[in-house]
Amino acid sequence: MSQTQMMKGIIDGCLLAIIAKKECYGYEMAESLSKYGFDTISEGTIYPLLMRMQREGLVTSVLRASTAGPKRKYYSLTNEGQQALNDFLSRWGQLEKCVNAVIKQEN
Amino acid sequence: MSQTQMMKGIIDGCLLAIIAKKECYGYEMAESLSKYGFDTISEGTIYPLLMRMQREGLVTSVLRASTAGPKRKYYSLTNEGQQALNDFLSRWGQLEKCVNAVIKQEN
DNA sequence: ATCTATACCTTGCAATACAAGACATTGAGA
DNA sequence: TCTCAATGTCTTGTATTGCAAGGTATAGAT
Repeated sequence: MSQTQMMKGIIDGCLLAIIAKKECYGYEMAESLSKYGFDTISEGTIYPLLMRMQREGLVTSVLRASTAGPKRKYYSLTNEGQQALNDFLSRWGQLEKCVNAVIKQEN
Repeated sequence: MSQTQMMKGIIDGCLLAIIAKKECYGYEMAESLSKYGFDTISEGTIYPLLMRMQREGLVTSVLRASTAGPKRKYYSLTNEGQQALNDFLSRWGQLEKCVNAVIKQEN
C-alpha cells in the first residue's frame, strides 16, 4: 500500500494531458507534475513511458536545441493519443466515482 | 494503460474501508465492490490481499458456519488496520487532487 | 445423482514505478 | 582553466501488484 503502487496506470494519462496542453519534453513534464502536487516522479519512470507511448503511436517527438543544456525531445499528441487521453479521462472518472462510493459508505 | 493497472494500490484500501464498515468475508467483499460500481474483481485478487493484510496485522479473521455453503472467514480491522485505512484515505485524497489538477490544466 | 451457488485458495504471468546508475551539454564560479 | 551544478536523455534490475485459470469443498435444489 504505497504511493508508488497507486501511481500505476495514472502517470501515462497525466503525461498525455500535459502534452495535450502544449508540446513538451520529458524533463519539463517531471517539473510540471511536481508543480501540480505530485511527489517527484523519477526520470526512470517518465522516459520509458514516453518511449512506449511513442512506440504505440500515441505521441510523436522532435529534437530541438536548448540554450541551457543538451537537446530536448519535444513530444506532441497524435489523434490516437488524443483518443487514449479521452479513454484515460473516462476511466479515471469511473475509478474516482467507485472509490469515493466505497469510502462514503452510503449503501 | 488498462483499468487493471489503475486498480493497483487501490483495492486493498477499499477492502479496509468495507471491513471498517462491518465485519465481512471475502466472497461478500467481492459482491460489495461490484455493488459500488467496480467491474468484477477477481477472487485471485481479493484472497491473497486479505491474507497479506492479515500477515501484516491490519486485519484479524474468524471462521463462522454458513447456512448456504462452506465456512466463511470473517475479517475485522485492527487498530493498525484503522491507521492503514486513514493513510489510504489521505493518499487517495492527495492523488485525486493532483490528477484533477493536471486534468483541469489551470496553471 | 447431478447441478448450481457458495466459499476459499494457489500458481504463474504481465505490467508498471522506481532506484541507481550512465552519459552528454551548457554556463557560472573558484 | 578547472570544476561544479543544472540541464537533459537513457538503461538495467527489482519489487509489487491484479488477474486468469485452475483447484477444492459444502449445501440445497432438481
